[in-house]
Amino acid sequence: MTTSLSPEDRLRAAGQRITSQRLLLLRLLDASDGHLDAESLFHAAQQEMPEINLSTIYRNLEVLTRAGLVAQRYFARDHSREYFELATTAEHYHFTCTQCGKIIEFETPLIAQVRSDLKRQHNVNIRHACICFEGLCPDCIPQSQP
Amino acid sequence: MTTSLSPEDRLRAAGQRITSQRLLLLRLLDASDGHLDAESLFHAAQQEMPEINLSTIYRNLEVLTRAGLVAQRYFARDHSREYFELATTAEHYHFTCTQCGKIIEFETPLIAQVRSDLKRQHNVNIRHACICFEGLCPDCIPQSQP
DNA sequence: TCCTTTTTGCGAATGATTTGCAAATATCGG
DNA sequence: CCGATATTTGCAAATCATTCGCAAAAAGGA
Repeated sequence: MTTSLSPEDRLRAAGQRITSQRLLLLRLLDASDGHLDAESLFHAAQQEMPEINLSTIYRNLEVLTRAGLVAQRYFARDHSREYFELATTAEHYHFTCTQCGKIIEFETPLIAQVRSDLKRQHNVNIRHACICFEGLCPDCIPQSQP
Repeated sequence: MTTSLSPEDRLRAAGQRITSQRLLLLRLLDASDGHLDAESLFHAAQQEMPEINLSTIYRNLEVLTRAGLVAQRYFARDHSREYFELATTAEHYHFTCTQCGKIIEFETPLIAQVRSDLKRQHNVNIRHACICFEGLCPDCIPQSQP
């Protein structure tokens, strides 16, 4: 596990230069629930670093993602916007409520099983999976009785 | 099953107007492997209907999707482009080869199980799942021995 | 510290998808 | 079959998240 490394050391271990912008991004992602898009990260970052630029956010999200420190996700059906979370958390999947926008994280061994089934049946080498669910959360499901 | 209905009847049943553009789109999707984006459909459509406009393609893909006749998909990691297929086929998922672009379709009961598990554990009502895998297909996996 | 490479801020570009609008077309009641 | 009404189409321009080019600034190694 590399989870205990400091942001600096994680960058170093990944062979990436340590910049204040990258450390800030990692800190913001760590402090949040991890479901932030570039724009939100930009606004949050500006609080501490007013001169930071949106392109810097985008560029570093890509760097951090390729370095394996950050994971890029899509939520719900609209994939026109990318979201990011730290890659340090355990493998999990996301359900998004289309009504209230709440994101419910869950784990399941079934996706891993889909992967191995796919690998066995079709002899493919899976490198990446994009998986997300949407629907209504308990709070937004219309109840028959009060 | 509504699979046996003609395109006209499927549009009618869905309460949508029957236009030559919509019929053409349904025909093109039916004739293809179903993994086409708006631009490809546009080019194909122009063969038969030179005056058709790209916005018409986009608008009708949305109409047909909301009417349940067409399903919108994402393939591989790049979700900047949407693809479409007829919604008449059985529930299935896609694996995309990042090398040659080939798409392998597969079925699995495990996703349905994820749905019911999720419903049971978190009491959520899944309306839609977006699932896609990418990697190397058998033809593109480097072999150790010839 | 000096040099080389990488990163940053800035502004402009990209590219898929959307939208406003007036003309054309589909549906429906008679 | 015909005309009124609602919808759809073609066209051109707009959106909007993301990317890119470039010169100045910062990082890492000798």
